[in-house]
Amino acid sequence: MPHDLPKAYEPGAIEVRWAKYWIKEKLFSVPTPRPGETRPVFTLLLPPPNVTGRLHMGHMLNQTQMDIIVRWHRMRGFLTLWLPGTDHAGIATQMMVERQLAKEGKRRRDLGRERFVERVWEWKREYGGAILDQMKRLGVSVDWDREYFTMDENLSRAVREVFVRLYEEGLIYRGKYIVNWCPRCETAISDLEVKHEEVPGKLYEISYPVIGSNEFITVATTRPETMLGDTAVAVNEADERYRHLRGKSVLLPLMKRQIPIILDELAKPEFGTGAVKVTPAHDANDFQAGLRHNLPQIEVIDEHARMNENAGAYAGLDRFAAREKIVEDLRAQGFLLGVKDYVVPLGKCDRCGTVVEPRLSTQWFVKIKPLAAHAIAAVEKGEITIVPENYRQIYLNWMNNIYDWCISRQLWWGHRIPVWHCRKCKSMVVAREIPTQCANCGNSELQQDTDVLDTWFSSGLLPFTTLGWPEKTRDQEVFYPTTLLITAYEILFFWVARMIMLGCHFMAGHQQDPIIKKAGGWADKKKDDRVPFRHVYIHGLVRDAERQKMSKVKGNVIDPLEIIERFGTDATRFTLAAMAAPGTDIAFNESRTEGYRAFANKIWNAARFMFMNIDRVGVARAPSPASAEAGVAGFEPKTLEDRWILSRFNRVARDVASELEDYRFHEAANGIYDFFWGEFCDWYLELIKPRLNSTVAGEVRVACGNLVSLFEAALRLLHPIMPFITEEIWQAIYEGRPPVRSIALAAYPQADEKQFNLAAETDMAVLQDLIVSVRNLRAELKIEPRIRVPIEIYAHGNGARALIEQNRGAVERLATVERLAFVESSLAKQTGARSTARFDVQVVYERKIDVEAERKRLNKELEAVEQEIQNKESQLGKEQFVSKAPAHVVEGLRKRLEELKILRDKLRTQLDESG
RNA sequence: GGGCGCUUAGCUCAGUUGGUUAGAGCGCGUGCUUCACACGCACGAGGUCGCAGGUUCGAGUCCUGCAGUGCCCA
Repeated sequence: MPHDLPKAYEPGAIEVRWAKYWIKEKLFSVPTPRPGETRPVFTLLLPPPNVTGRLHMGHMLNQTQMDIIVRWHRMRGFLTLWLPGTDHAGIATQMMVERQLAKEGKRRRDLGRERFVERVWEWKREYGGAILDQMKRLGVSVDWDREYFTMDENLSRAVREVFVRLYEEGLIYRGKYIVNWCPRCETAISDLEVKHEEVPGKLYEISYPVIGSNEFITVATTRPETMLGDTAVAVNEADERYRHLRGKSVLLPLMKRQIPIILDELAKPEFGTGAVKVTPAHDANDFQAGLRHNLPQIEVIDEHARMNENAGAYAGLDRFAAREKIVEDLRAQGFLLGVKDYVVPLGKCDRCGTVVEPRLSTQWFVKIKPLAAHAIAAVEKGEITIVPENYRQIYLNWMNNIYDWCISRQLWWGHRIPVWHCRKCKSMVVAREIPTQCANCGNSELQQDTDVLDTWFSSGLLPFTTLGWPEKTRDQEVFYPTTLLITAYEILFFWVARMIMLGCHFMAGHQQDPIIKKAGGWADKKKDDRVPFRHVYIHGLVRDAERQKMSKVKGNVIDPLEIIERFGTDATRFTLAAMAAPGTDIAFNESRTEGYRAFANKIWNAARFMFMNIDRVGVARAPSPASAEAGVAGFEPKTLEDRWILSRFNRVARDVASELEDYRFHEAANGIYDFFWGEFCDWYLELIKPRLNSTVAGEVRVACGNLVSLFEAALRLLHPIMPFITEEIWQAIYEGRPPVRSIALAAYPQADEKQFNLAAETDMAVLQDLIVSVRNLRAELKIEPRIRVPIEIYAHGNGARALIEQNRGAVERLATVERLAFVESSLAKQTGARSTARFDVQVVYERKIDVEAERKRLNKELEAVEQEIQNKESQLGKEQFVSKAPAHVVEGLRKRLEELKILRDKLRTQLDESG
C-alpha cells in the first residue's frame, strides 16, 4: 500500500485527493476562540476575486504566496485564519448578465430593475462560484466555513451603516460636478477607473469673431464638438496680446451665441494662441473656471454621448459624428483656421475601453482629506509596514494628492444608496432601514435613490465587516487588525488605500486582545490597533516568458490550470515562489516549471528509496512523536555525514525562517531546493547506502531511522511551498496512522543552533572536494566509468589525513576507486595530479594524460590564482584597509591568501615538471 | 510634464543594510541503461555585472551624467 509508490511521480491524482481531504476534514476552519486564548494569531484576508472571475496567473501567484505564509504560520503554532470570499463586482457582473440577456434578444430595461437584479442573483448562484472551485483545486488553506460575498445581508447592512455614519459626520455629500462618465456602461466611474493613453489625433484651430470689431480670437481644441457648449473664451491677464479685447464678447460660430472674453489662469500665454474656449459642462478644468466666473453650464452631450437638444442642428448625432459635421461646417463658413496633427490624451473606461466623457451630473462623493489624514499617519508612523519599501512612498504621494471619491454608480447591481427622496418636498432621508415617512414634511411617498455604491466602497470595509462589524465581536478582538495583506500593485489605491482609510476611521479606539497581541509579538512594535492590517506585501506582475504583459488581445495569456494540468500544482507553486523576488515582476517561463516538476520527481524517488529500505530492513520507521517536535525527531548522529546533514538542515531551517519573515519567497524556495537535491539526495543518500546494507543490525537500524526522521523533517520544511507531494509522502511514512491528521498541522522545523556543526561542514567540504577531484581526473583520463582505479593522496597535516582515512570507504565508492593509498611527500610534481590547500591527489593509471590540454588548464588556473594573489596582497598592503575594514574580513583575506600561495606553488611545480 | 523601475552567463532571472572566490534554472559540450530517480547520474565550458565619471581601504551594490528599455500618475 502506501509504500508501493508508483515509479514516476504523477501529481494529478495525488493533488485532487488531498485537496478534497483537507476540505472534508475542515482542517483550516477556525471557530471563534474563547476568552483565555493564548496562542499568537495570524489573520489574512483574501483579496476577493470578482464573482465573474476565472483563475489567472495573477491569482495563482497571489494565492501561492498567501498559502505559503499561512501554512507556515499555522505549522508554527499560530491560530491562523485565512478568510475567503468574492466581490460582487458591480459593472463587470452587470455586463455579464446584460450580455446573457442580449442573446435572448432582451435588454436590461425590458426586465425592469427588480427582475434584472433577481436575474443577476441567479447568474451568481449558477456561475459565481467558478473561481472558488478553482481555488479549491489549488488546495489553498482558507477557512471555507467563513466564506463571504460582498452582497451578503450582514455585509450589506454594514455598508449602509458606514454610509449613514459618514453622511452624519459630514463626510459624504451629494452634488453636481464633472465626473468621468462611461457612455457604454452608462455610469459615473472614479478617477482610478480611467486609463489614460495618448493617441494620434488632430488639433483644430477655430476663429471666434470679436463682436464690435473686425478681429478674431483663435482657440485650439481637440474636441470641436464641445464648442457648442462654450460659454466663454479665456485669455490670461498677463497676456498683452489681448489687452485691448478685455470686456468684449465673441460670437460663437455655428450657435450664434454671444459669449464673454474672460481673464483666467486657465489660459496659458505660451500655449498656442494663448486663448482657450471654456466649456464648463464638458471639461473638468473649464468647470472650475466656470465656477470662478459664474458662467452658465450648457450641456450639449447626453448620457449616451449623443448631442442633445442644446446642440442645435447637431442634436441626435453621436459625439464623433458631430465632430466631423462641425468641422465640415466650420470649414465651409470660414471659421476653421487650421488642422494639425496632434497627440491627443484620451481617457478610456478601464472596464470596457470606451472613451470616457467628462460629464456634469449629480453624484455622491466622499470627502476624502479627513480620512486620508489618518491613513497617511498610519503608514508614516510605521503602524502599517509596506513591503517592498518603495511602495510606501508611492502610497504616500498618492494619498497626499488625493481627490474626493465619487462613490455613486448608475448601475442596478450593487449596494443601493440608503437615501430616500421625498416626492413632495424633495428633501432626503438618509437611513439605515427603509423609512416610512419624510423626516421633513411627514409625507410617506418616498423613493430610494436609484444609484448604487462603488464596489470598492464595500470591499474597503472587509477587514472589519467580515469579523462581524458593526457588532462588537469576539472575532474582532482576536483577529483585528489582520496581520498581513498580500496583493498586487494594481489595487494599491483602489483597495488597499481605501481599506486603510476606512479601517482607521471606523475601528478608531479598537484594541486587540492584549494577550493575543503580545503573543504575536506585536505589543512593542505596533501601538495602533485600528489599522486594517499591520503589514502589506506587494507582489509583482506575472508576465509571459518574453516579459510582455499578458492580455487577451495579445493572446499571450498563460492559463495556470493548463500549466497545473501538465506539471502539477506543486511545481507551479514552486515556480512562482522561486521566481518571486520582492519588487520584481515574474517572466513566467515554462521551462522552470518543468524543472520543478523534476524536483518533485526527485523527492518522490528519494521517498521510494527510503521506503524500499525500511520495508526491506523492516525497522520501525515513524520517528515516534515526530510532528509534535519542531526539529528533527530522534536523529542519532553517528557519522560525519550524519553530523553534516543535521547541521545543514538546521542552517537551512534557520535561513528559511528569516527569508519567509521578509517575504523573500525565492530565497526560501531555492534554499530548500538546494538542500533537498544538492545535499540530501546527491550526497547524504549516497553516503549512507553502505550503512543501509550493513550486516550489523544496529547500524542498519540507526541509519534507517536517521534517514526517515530527516526526510520527515525535510517534508515539513517544504510543505508550505509544495503541500501535496509532502502530504502524500508524509502520510505514507505513517502508514495511515499519522500523529496528526495532516502534515499541514504538524510542527514547522525550527533551527536548533546546538546542532550547527561547523567542523562537520568543513570536513565534508574537503571530502567532497577530494571526490570531485578524482572524478574530474577520471573524466580527463577518459577512464571507463566502471573501472576502479587506485589513487594516491598526499594529505597536508594529520587532520586532513585522519579525515580521509576515516572516510576512505566513501571516497572509494563515490569516486570509483580501487585502492586509496597515502604518500608521504607532495604530489605537486606529478603531471596530472590535482591539488588543493588540504591535499594532493593523483590517479594511478597507465593511460597518459593529454599533456598539452593539461598545461593549458594549469596555465589558466595559475593565471587566475596569481591575479587573485596580487589583488589580495595589494589589498592587505594598504594600511587604510587593515585599520578600517572589520577584523573578520581582514582575517578571511589573510587565510585565503595563504591557501592561494600554496596552490600557486603547486601549480608552478606541476607546470615545470610537465614541460 | 511629474514620478518609479530595469540593463549581471546563449536565454530567463537571483545577488537584503558596500566586505573574502558574482550564483541558479534552462540551454550547451563530453561520458554513462551504476540495482531511488534518463523528470536521472558524473564531469565540463560560459560573465571586462549597459557606457563614462565620482565617493570609498574596498563598488554588481552608493552618487552624477549618458544610452537603451518598461511602467505608473497628471
